[in-house]
Amino acid sequence: MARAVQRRTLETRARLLAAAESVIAEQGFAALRVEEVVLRAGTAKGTFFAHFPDKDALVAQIVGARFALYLAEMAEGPAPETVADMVRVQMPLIGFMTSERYVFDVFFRYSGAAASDEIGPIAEGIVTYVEVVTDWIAGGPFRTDVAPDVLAEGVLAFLLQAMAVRFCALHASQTVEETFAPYLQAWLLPR
Amino acid sequence: MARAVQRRTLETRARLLAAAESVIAEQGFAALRVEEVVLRAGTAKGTFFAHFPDKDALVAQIVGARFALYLAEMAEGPAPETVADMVRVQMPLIGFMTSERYVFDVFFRYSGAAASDEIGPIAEGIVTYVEVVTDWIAGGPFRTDVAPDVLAEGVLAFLLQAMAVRFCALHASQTVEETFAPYLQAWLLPR
DNA sequence: CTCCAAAATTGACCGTGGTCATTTAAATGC
DNA sequence: GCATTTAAATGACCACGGTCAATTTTGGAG
Repeated sequence: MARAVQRRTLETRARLLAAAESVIAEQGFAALRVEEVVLRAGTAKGTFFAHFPDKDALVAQIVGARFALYLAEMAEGPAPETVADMVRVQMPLIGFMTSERYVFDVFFRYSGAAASDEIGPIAEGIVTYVEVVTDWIAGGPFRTDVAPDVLAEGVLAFLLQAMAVRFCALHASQTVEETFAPYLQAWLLPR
Repeated sequence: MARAVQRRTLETRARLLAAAESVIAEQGFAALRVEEVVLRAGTAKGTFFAHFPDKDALVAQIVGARFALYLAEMAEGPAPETVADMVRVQMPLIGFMTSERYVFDVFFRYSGAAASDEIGPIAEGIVTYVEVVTDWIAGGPFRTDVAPDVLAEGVLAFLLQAMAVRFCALHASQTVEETFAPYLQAWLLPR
């Protein structure tokens, strides 16, 4: 039968995560190198890949954890009653998602996870995001001809769209919220 | 003063593109290797990077060319009058975009280009896509409380969303069009 | 035709993510 | 305690995208 996970395993994993966090804090996600992580963690490179299937899995772990924090914030606060409010309460999350192109790409890759059996920290976060927004919409003064969860997935689509514009438009004068809000207005409160 | 481009340059570039096309035809985009391309083209690796800034630029060239073909098809045909039609006329394009995860990612990366100064074959295609859809919407029986070009960018957002679901949902029973159509209905013809 | 400067090409080399046979450490049975 | 077996760790190695100083080719200028 399978033996219990050793304490050593958990310690090594924690060291790798802490090392990665420290690199990210100093240099950002884009500059993260597996070599640097194992150096700081004091392990061999092979050990890294015994704990994470690939580099992306480590990043997903860290990004997913932060994602969950922003989502908890959003879920705990009062449900937004207007489109402007809905954008406002998402600003911390948007700020994080757009802090680096690399971080945004991580989200983008899982953006279809809301309606899937995909697993992993980011996919879970996406599912939670849709649930949170669904609750907002269901309880708010928004259109009722479309199911709240469908509307919520649409909100996600527009969020990603607005952030994509930010990264594609080099000299963009528009901020993410300036792009996001009109879409939400048209999506949630059609005349 | 700058000399004219040599014929040799154009020939080499054409050989590289042809070599890449043949690899893709045989093994798909994901399996494309620069080594294999230069081998088939009969050039050195360095030559490849003298012609394309990186591997992605080559892929963008090829993907962009096919993208343009589908867009021309869409632009030439009659404008769709219903949501179902609008989905139907986009099916060839959707088929190509979802033929490989790798291809989809290429589009995704430029999906914000519609409102940007980004250049390159894919970005141009995205801009054209939005223009084509804008014309459809402006001339069709769709909502008028939102500007056609804003609606068109929303259509793009939903298209990407629907395709993302396809790639994230492993056992998805829903096809892209089944996901796409309800969004378009709610977006273009709110009750 | 000869020579020269710009353009094109070359391939050895590098950085980085990822693999795997081997070695070391820990848990289990006696 | 000792032997055995399973988990964990190791680091040399590979694949592949990308770089660059050196070399070859090309198209004029004289």
